[in-house]
Amino acid sequence: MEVFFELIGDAESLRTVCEQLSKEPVLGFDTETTELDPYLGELRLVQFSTGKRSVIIDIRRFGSDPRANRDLEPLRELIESERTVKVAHNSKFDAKWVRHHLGCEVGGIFDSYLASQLIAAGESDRRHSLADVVQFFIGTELDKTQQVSDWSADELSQLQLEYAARDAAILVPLYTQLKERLEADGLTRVAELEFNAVMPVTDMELTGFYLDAARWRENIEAIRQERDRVADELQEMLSAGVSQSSLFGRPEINLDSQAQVHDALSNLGIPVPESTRASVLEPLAEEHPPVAKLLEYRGLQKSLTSFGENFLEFIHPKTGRVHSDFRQIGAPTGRFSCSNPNLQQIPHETAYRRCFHAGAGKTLIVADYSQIELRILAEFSGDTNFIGAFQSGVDFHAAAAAQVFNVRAEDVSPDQRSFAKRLNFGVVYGLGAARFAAMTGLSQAEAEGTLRKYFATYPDLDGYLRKSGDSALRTRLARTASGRLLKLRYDENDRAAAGAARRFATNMPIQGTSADILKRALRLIHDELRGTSGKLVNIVHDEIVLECDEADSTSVSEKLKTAMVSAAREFVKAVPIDVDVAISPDWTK
DNA sequence: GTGAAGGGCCAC
DNA sequence: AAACGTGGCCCTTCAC
Repeated sequence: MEVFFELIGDAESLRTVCEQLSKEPVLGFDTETTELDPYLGELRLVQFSTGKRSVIIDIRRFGSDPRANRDLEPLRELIESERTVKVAHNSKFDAKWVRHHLGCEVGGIFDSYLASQLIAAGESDRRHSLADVVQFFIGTELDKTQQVSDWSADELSQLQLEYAARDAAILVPLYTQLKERLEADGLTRVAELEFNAVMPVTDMELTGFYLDAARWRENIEAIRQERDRVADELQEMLSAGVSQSSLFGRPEINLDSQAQVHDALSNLGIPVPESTRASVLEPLAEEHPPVAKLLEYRGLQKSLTSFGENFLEFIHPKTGRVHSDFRQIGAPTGRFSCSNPNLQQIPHETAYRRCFHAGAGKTLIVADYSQIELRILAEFSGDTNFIGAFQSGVDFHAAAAAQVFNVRAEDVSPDQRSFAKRLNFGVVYGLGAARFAAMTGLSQAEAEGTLRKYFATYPDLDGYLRKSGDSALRTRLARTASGRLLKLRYDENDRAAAGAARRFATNMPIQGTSADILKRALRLIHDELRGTSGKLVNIVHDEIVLECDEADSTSVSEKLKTAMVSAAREFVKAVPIDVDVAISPDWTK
């Protein structure tokens, strides 16, 4: 296919072409860069295409500091304009470069990567690279060989420029196809929600989260010493079951090998089940000291390997901060996932969390939704008693315990509250009696009885969960409040698979609506933070962390709370929403 | 040496 | 007969 393009490298033609392009309703939008990291590389090209006409802007021709170059103002206006839809594939990438190197936001985002993920609706075998999406929705091959070519050469080759133009041009027909499919599948609202969340996520990744390396190292050192001591004691205990085979002390067992540890424990006469995971070992720990020691070792070792020295490698040499990768549709439910490093799995202990703190003169605002998934479940079920437990305004689990066990709120025993709490969390996931018995120590019959009592207290909750599961299995579809879609695939002859599919499909609308709410909140707070010192630094499913000037902490925290409550209100009408906000020097509460 | 699978465990 | 949902990262093991 022959590709036509205009190469723009001077102020006058840039002004002219931007004025013409700004009249277009839809433009393909792409960038070429010399690196993958916007803090390390150069934004070389910005491309637009109407599908017929493609324009390549060579940013290098506008000097080494494009942020400061007034000649690029028409370009910034075009990029920021909400009137012209910008179709980009994984727009977060382009938005980061534009944000950092041109100093503007991208307005009117339509992201073909996110759109393709929404349409795939959880079908995991679908791929979402631009080439894959083009192949699937248009049916043509896209040559990506130039993607990794050298974009730092002063004279770009004809091949490179054609590639750059073609990548932008293909996005327009792709947009037509994707838009049609989004509408046909009832995904317009959720698509809007996703596209509006791209800029907040872009800014959050660029800002990064400050991690105090010195504090982190102190923590590691203390744990390492503890780990070495415990490992030694454990080796000693395990070798008691083995005949002395060497003059040089006991044979070493690899404590990280399940197989070796399993054998060693068996040799000591400890009846270890096939699995050696913590939940099956815990009941044995009291009677058998080596098992207790193993669990202690595992905890320390996990800390050291997942949250040890390696974590510090993620501190960026230029910014001194950690810039994780947030995948906006990381799970089929619509939840984010996070990697390199995963800031959504930092242990709760203060020792870790206090290493993430605000810079000098700054403070963190840490806000999270209280019981958001249970409130969503209450909303969906419409169950009067369940909603009533939230409306009572007191401790929810205690209120539920009072209802389930039919006692006055002030007479709820700690045990009753604990049962209610575990049931409340469990029902969201489709908890069964066997599992409930295992985690509480109740007999199977007692567990069944308690579950029955629970659902008798909340008959409409019971009804909702059954109906929701039935309908999902029948239609093989589930949706969240924003319309996010999940296609279920399972073998109906496989009972276990069908059971898992039911639990997944019942949980998805709840977990997914929580994700919808968070994404809506991200957009609202992003808009509210313009012109303030506030910046997003982290999100963890139902939690948002901001950093701002100490002087602004009160006003920013109020903005955050308002945004989060408003976002939830768009989806949850009948149940009160509660957001806990803390102003804190570090990521503790 | 590299990569996938499986076990294990951190978060919500 | 019966496994409570979603992720990422680490390690060992095993195949290539």
